[in-house]
Amino acid sequence: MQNLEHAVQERLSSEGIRLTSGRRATLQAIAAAEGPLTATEIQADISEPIPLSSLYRSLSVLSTAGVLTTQHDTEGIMRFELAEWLSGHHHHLVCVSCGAAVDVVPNTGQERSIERLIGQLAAASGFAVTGHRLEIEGRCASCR
Amino acid sequence: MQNLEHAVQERLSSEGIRLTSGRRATLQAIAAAEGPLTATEIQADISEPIPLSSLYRSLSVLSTAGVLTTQHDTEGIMRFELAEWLSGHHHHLVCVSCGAAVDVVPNTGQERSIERLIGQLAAASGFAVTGHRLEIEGRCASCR
DNA sequence: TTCCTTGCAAACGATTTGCATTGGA
DNA sequence: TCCAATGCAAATCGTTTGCAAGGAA
Repeated sequence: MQNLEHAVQERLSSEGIRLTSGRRATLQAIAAAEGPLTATEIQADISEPIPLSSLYRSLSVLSTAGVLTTQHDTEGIMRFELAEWLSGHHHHLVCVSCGAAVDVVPNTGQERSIERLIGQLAAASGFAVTGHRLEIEGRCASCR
Repeated sequence: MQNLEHAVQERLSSEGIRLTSGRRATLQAIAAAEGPLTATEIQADISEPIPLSSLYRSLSVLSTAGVLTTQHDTEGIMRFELAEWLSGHHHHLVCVSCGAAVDVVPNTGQERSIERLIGQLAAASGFAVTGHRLEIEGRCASCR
């Protein structure tokens, strides 16, 4: 994932933000995951220990810089993933039992039909649509 | 909305849960809203003051009983709305600026195409799909 | 009388922040 | 050297909980 680091590096340095080794490890963990992670999960995935406060601070900086996006899962806990310009557009399968989230990538046709739909649904609302999020709920294989 | 109260009443009494005046007012506020509300918003919508702790307790009871559903908005704050068997299936337009959410109801054809799509996306995942949530993000008329 | 509900105060827990220190360019 | 990043401890704040009092069936 040198590509990733390079792209992120570029984005960050233009804003005077440093890509330190802790942040590199953080990005590594997030990029390697199959879905959005909580701060605690990221912490656990990194070999040398990082205090949660520092981790949260980095995550916040990276989010503000547009490198990460955040959401809150069914339990209200924050989950982080790469922004779509780094990871590609995708949606989530969320386990209603354990809360785990897995990425799903729609193909072009599928994505087009989502977008058509959204245009229709938002048409009368007065909203200027900027994006969409589709979450598919279910029970994952291990919670079945 | 006597219909609503009657339906809820039935559901609750079968579980030994009481539909008190505070809970009636809570349901009223939620049913009257154009989208999911936070506890604080509900509190503000009710005339005679209810302590937040009591309100949260009622909201939790009503959710467990299947009368309400909950989610966490972009800021991680819990929002409550009527369960779909009471309100009908719908999705949300969410303002990325102020966080307000507005219901959108898909017509039959639209809903069918969402479901077809979801079947395709989840096919290889090993998930047993139980539902879906589509959120359309944008800027609402007043935040434009 | 029984058991659910309410209110108040205290506890919780994820996330944030102040501040002094460290470290990279 | 300069300024961002880090660690620790303390503060925040939405939400939950213990417990005693109130209320409906």
